[in-house]
Amino acid sequence: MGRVGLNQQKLVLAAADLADAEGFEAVTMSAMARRFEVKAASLYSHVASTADLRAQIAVLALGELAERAGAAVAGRSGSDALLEFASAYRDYARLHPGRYAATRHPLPEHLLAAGRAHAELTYAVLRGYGLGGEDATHAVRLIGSVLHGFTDLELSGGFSHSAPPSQESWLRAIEALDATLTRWARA
Amino acid sequence: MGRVGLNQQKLVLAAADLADAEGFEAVTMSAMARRFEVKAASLYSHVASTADLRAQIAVLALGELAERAGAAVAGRSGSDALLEFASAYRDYARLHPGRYAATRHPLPEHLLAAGRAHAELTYAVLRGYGLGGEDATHAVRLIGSVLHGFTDLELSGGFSHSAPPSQESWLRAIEALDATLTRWARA
DNA sequence: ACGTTTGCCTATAGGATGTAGGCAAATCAC
DNA sequence: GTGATTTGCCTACATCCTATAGGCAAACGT
Repeated sequence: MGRVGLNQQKLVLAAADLADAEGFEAVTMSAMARRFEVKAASLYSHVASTADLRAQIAVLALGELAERAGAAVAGRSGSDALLEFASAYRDYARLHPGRYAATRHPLPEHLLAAGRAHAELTYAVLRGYGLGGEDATHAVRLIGSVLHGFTDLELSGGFSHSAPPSQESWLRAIEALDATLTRWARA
Repeated sequence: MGRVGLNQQKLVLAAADLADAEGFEAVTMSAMARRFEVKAASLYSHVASTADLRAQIAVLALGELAERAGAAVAGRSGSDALLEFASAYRDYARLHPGRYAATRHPLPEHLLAAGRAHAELTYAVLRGYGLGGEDATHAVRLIGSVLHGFTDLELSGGFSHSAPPSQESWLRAIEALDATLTRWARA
C-alpha cells in the first residue's frame, strides 16, 4: 500500500469539509480514516485525539471567519461596516455550518488566540460609532448575541416554515442594532 | 437482583439532571445504566435510543421553560413583561445548562409540539407593544436571537474574564430590545 | 549511499450502541 | 388466591469508535 501523504493540515481541512457536509458530529477518526482509505490508528500521528481534531477545525474556522469579516469591514465605518460585518458572519455560517458549529465548542487554553481576533474585529466595527469604555463592551456583547443568536436559530431551522423570509428579519435586526448603537453613542 | 423500578419518566429526569451536572454530552446509555446500577441493555425498554433519550430531555426542558416563562409574564405587559420573560429565560439556562443545551438539538417531527409553546409565549409578550403582522414575526425572531445568543455566549464562557459583569450587559441588551420594539410600534 | 524522519501498518484493549431471546417479579382478572 | 399477562431486568452477542504500543518501509537530507 503506497502512502497517501497525509499531514495535519490536509486532515483538518478534510475534517472541516466533512463537518460542513455531514454535520459536526460526523467528524470522527473512523470517518476520516475511511475518507483517506487509511487505518484509524494512523491518524494519531497527525492529531492527538478526536477532541483535538475538532478543536483544530474550530481554529481553522475562526481564522477563515476573521479573514472574511476583516475584508468586509476594511475601508468602511459606521452602519456600513456593521452591515457588511454582519453579512460576512451570517454568510460564512450558512456556507460552512459544520465549521461554524465547531467555533461554538470551547477551545483548549493553548489554542485560544484564534478566538481573540474575532472579538477585536467587533471592536473595530464599533470605532465608527464612537463608543468607548464600558459602553463598548456592552455593545460588543450585544452585537455578538444578535449575530450568533440569529444565525444559530436560523441554522437549526427555527425560522423556516414561516413567512416572511428570514432575510428580511435579518435586515431588520441589523438596522435595529445600528439604531441602538447610534442611540448609545448620543447618550 | 431486585428491580429498581425504572420507567421512562424517571430515566429522562435523571438524564436531565446528569446533563445539568456533567454536560449534555455526558448523557449516554452507559452512564444512565451506571447511575441506576442496571445493565445498559435494560434501558432500551424505556427509551428507543440515545438520540431519543436526549430528545426527551429537550421536551422536558421546553416544558419547564415554557412554564416558568409563562408564570413570569402572567399579569404583566410591555417592558415589564419583556424583562421578566427574558430573566426567566436566562435564569433557567444558567440553572439548567444541560437541559438548555438539549433544547438546541433538533426535535423529531412527532415531538415538535413542545417547542411551539415557547414561540407562542414570545408572541404573548409582544402583545403589550401593539405589534402585528410581519412586524410581530420580525420581533419574535429578534427577541429569540438576543435571548438565545446572549445566553449561549455567556454559558460557553465568552463573557467571563472581562469587566463589566455580564449582568449589566444583559440589562442593557433588554433595554435596547425594549426601545427597538417601542420604536417599531410607533412606525 | 546512509541515517533519520515520517507515514502507515498490525495487534490489542476498552467502552458505547443496539438487538435477540429469556426469566422472574409485579400486576391484573376473576 | 390462582392463573395469565405485563413489565423490568438479565445474558449474550455483533458492531463501531477511540486510543496505545511497537514495528516496517518509503521519503528525505546530506
